[in-house]
Amino acid sequence: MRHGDGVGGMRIGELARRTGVSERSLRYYEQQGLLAARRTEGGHREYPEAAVDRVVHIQELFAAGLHSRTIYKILPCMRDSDGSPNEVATPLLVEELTAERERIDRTISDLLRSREVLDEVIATASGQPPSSSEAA
Amino acid sequence: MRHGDGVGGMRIGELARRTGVSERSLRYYEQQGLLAARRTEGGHREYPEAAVDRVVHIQELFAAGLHSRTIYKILPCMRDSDGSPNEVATPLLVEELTAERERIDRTISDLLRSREVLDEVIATASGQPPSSSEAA
DNA sequence: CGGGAAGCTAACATCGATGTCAGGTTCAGG
DNA sequence: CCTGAACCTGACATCGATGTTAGCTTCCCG
Repeated sequence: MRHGDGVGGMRIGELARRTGVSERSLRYYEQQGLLAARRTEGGHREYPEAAVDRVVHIQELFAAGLHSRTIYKILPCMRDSDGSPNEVATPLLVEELTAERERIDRTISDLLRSREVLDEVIATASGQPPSSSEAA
Repeated sequence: MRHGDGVGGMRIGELARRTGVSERSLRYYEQQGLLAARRTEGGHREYPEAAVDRVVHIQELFAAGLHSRTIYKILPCMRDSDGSPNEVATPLLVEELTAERERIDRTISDLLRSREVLDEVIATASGQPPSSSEAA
């Protein structure tokens, strides 16, 4: 049995495996204040079950193109981060998030257009005699 | 009058201004083989009118997240690059482009999801707590 | 208790387009 | 001819999350 408690929890390897995020990144998240971890007497990180969801959440925000600093500000305002509803964001933060949302909108628009361009390139590249001929 | 010819063309400053791309980037494009330029006797770059469209095209492809190396392979296969329809892509290139297209699709999906997440965060942050406390 | 797996910290590398600076050359109007 | 604007090359910096390595410590099963 573990020395401290039976619910001590996950170590970093398991969290990495279960989230698909590298140990390196998990340590980085902690360094940026995004992910807390208790420590074993020996200094090994111990995560609660909720850490899995939290990491997933962090990943989503990273995928949105947010900077870790921004994520840092957001996290305390999220619902299920630790179970506690936590604080309500300052109007300033809300404004910043709205700006981020608009940035994402713009990025999506750009990508949609990019996809069209790429489709055209593919069509042209595939050989495009206006007289019907299907490409494989 | 210019020494060589009257249609000598744009210098880099004008191209930069007209495309909104920095001179630095234009030189980089040339270095990557994406954008050709004739040279003045003194070594200054001279661009034809078509360069404007070409740069715009390059920008679109960069916006799609393609690497300069990939763009390099694509460009000869584009329609209006120089007026000449040019070559038809190898099947290998078409395959690569299709993969890129799928990558863009994935990115778009991710961003759509990210936007939802962000919207939820914004909603929560703006004040969603069942215990009433109105936010502006 | 022994040893191999798993963790730890710290530091450096990466990728890629673009910014920026320095020091020199060219261009073109007056 | 002179001069200031425009251009040239080359080199180094940036941003930020992540990879990688090195050297050491801790954990835990047998």
